[in-house]
Amino acid sequence: MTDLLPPIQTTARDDAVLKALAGFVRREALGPGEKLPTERILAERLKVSRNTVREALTRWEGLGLVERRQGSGTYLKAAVSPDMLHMPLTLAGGNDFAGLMATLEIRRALEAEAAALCAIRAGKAELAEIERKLDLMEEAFQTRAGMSSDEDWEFHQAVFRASGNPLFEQIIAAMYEMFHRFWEHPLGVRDFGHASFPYHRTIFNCIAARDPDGARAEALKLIATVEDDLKRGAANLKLSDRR
Amino acid sequence: MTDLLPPIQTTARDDAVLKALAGFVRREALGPGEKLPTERILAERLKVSRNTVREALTRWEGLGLVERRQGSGTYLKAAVSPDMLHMPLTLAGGNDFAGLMATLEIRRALEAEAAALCAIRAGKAELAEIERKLDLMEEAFQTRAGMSSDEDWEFHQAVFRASGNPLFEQIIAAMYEMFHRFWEHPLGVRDFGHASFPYHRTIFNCIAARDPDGARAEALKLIATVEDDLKRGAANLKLSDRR
DNA sequence: GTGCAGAAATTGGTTGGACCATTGAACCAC
DNA sequence: GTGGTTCAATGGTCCAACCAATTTCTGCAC
Repeated sequence: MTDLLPPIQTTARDDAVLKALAGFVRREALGPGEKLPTERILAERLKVSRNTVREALTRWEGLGLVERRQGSGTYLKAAVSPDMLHMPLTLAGGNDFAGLMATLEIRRALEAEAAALCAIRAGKAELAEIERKLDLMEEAFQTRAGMSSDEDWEFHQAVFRASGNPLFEQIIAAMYEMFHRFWEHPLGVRDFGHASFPYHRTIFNCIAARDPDGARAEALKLIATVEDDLKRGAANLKLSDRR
Repeated sequence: MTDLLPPIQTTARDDAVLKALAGFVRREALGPGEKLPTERILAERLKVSRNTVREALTRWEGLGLVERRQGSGTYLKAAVSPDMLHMPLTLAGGNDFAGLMATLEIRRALEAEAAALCAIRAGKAELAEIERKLDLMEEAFQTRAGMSSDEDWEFHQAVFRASGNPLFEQIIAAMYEMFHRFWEHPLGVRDFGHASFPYHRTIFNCIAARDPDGARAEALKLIATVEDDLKRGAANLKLSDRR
């Protein structure tokens, strides 16, 4: 009963532009990295002002679907389709220890679930991809004698992708970014993340063995080590300088 | 080694405008529903073109932070702060059963964790608030002989708030909105959510008894009933009309 | 004074045209 | 090849005007 009879749209130029553009992308089968028509061309073809085109593209840019490079052009950054659903999530950033712990609690919940789902759903190709990332990570660990956050993150991303639910990757990416925003040096803990290393392999083993509950349990252990590192770091911080 | 030497930013007019505006909102202590200065005023004060102001506001509008009403003004729709993190979530081809299930999987993970944390952390006042919402929900259930999604949602929100982690509420709210966007009628299932009713009380009991594992288990059962309803709905849909 | 229709002012939405800043390719001297 | 220079293409910004929806004011009838 609530919103039947939605308000009619007498004007919706921007949306119309985006709809047309999404259709264009589909027809031309454009993928990430490919170049869109220039703003001037779009304005002319769609019979709208270039300014309107720009507002529409600004929306897509804000959604991370598109990247504009001055002097070069506008490029697709993600797959777009006419029937996408957008859900902007804005997080009030807590720039303190509590904020970090908050992101970790979200990670704990999602990471465990994703690992479990992955153990159920991952196909052969995805399993191989996860193992490849795992090997890369372990190699980096040997070489540099410590955790490499890039390879580590790629491993986790591969797991999220294989979970069959794109939301996992997107949401945890937000947590990850939030986590790294005020964490250039991990609060003075030198071997941050070191303890988490072995659990990557155990998680993979559970996934490969199609053992959801095991994968969930190992993921929880992994997050627990990170939480522990964080708490140690907070203790260090409290000792050294209280800004 | 990865991203030292980040690309320098020579111009960032839009961002500068938004930063200034966020500062303004904070200084004036503006909250949701309140009116922002007009585009013309902003352009004049910030010494930028009105066009630039519009592109900046378009970004905020796309993020759902602001609402523009022609002839009236621009109004705040959510709390904004200078240190927000924006994470637009996009679900490709979300208008189908798979999209609904995707949001539910996120809910399953977060809802269980939030309930467990709540059982650990909720204070007396928060506990009372949750029980109040529970009573309201049960009353509405008796009166209307069915689940009321408003009261139901308020109960869950109260739990998230008492979890001590604001991210739970924010993220699940986004899932909730996405869920309801293509779910006017619950796919032909008349008593949608009916089966979930008793678990609200059992969740609360576990929380009040400080039993995190129990709360988690009951929350999982609740989500399971919703998933079940959803699957029944999908089956109905497949039988009736295949558009 | 009250109520209400119509005028006027306000405000976001759109347009067209102009110019600036950056990019990338073509070209040239060495 | 290397390193500059030129030049066209492209996104970024600005301006001035007008359109469309909304709000506010005005003045008249009662």
